[in-house]
Amino acid sequence: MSASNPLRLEPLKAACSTCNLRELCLPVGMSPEQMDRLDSMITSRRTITRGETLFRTGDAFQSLYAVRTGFFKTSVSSEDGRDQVTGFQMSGELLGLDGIGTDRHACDSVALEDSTVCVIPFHQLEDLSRELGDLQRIFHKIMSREIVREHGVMLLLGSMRAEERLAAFLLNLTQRLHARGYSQSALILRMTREEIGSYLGLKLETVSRTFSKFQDEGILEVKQRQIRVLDHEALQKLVNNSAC
Amino acid sequence: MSASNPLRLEPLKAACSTCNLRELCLPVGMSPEQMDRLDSMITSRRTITRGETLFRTGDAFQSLYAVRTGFFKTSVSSEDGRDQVTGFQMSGELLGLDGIGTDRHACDSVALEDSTVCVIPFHQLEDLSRELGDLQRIFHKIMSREIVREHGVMLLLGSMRAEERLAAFLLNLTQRLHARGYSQSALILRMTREEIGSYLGLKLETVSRTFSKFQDEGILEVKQRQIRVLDHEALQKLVNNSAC
DNA sequence: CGCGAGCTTGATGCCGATCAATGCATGTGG
DNA sequence: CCACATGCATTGATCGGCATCAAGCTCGCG
Repeated sequence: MSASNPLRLEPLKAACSTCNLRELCLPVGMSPEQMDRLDSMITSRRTITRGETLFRTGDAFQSLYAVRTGFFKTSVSSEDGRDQVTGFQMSGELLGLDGIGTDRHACDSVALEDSTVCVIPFHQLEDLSRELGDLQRIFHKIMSREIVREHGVMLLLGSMRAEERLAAFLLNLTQRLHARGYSQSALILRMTREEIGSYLGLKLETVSRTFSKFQDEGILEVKQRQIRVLDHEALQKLVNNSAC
Repeated sequence: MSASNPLRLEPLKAACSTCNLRELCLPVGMSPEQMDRLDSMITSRRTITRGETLFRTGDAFQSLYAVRTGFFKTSVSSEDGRDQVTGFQMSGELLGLDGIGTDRHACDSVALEDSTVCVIPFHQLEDLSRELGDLQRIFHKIMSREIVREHGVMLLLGSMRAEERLAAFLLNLTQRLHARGYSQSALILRMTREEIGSYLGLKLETVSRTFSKFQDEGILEVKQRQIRVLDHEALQKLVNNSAC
């Protein structure tokens, strides 16, 4: 509990200083004073119900969004209509970095469950990060890590086979959920087989078959979207030892 | 020619203000005074001969590098040794953004021909960009565009077929070369079929066959690494109209 | 001149796509 | 409350694109 004046508490307002995601999100490692400055910048939240978009390709870019609760996917589509899921975002992760380059969003962001985000006006973030070197550094690290994450996805899409892809995907999900206090072994998928397939460069039938295969082999227990990881090692081996 | 004191000219030193890449590289749109500040930060160049690495995965991250002359590839590799080319960089493009997140480089960067780069000490860049809002903005845009570029590669790897991938690759290359004053239709590949294949998620034989197919169809003229684009439209159609 | 790295081309096989049918869970209106 | 619709998932049968294996070819270079 912080010792700040209770009169200043505004329950519906974003507040990094009291947010329980502050170890994951933008303010990692900032001092209390610095966080106050952040708080004064992040003055609004937005609620997005399942299936709605946070932003779309072509929308004017104004703000970044930090996921507070819920779950999102981002996707890009080619002229002819096919689309590619480029990522899944959960609490504490940042959305909208794609818009900085051209002042227009370059992908769609859709809520996969009812969600709330903190709105981070980007020009204010830039202004503030000119003052606060720590904030600047954190922001740069977040962007860089996004680039590195995408390198990993490129490796996956370019050189792994279906089982390896799904194993890598599940390990990544469980690891991120675990960092948020959830079980390492049980998870509920927020996305359809088709969305998983799009992300992994596979068709939904292949995703489904691979889930079934993992279940037959005793690696997973699969009940629709409820997944239990029974053999973490086996998944790990699939990802690393992919020569076999 | 600038009117600055000739005594201060150091031919072997980097100088954004006189660099003929200044419309492509970091200093896009900066004022002369701002460029002077950049010049004083970018004090060294480095020469990398063909086949040598500029940096490797795990190297301590200190600097970004702007390609001045030459051609690079970046690649990541999985534990089991397979690797994935994540990009090809030509003059005016920035290398090293992957290192910011963890203070260690997260990919290898190899020169595909004898090359020179400007060394941009990253902490100095951060310091300077806290002073110069324009520099800050440009840097953020460059990182964001890299993220968006990788979205495009994910789309390519996740949903395109071999011909579409190669067409997209060639169009991207010719477009970037054209922006540098080269022909729209004639180009010399700096990379092997295997490196193209790695980037596109294909085997070198498939790349070779697809080149041959394009030649048979009158879309390209292929003589080893010398390529001439005969039917730009056809390539474009392959990328967009990929339903066919 | 002969060697080797890189490229081309052919023959074959396999992984995942495609097509198709069924199953299962949720929700809605009669 | 049940009947039915709807969206999503599973499973099977078949097909096709690309990988793989293998053999020659080209060109630059010592």
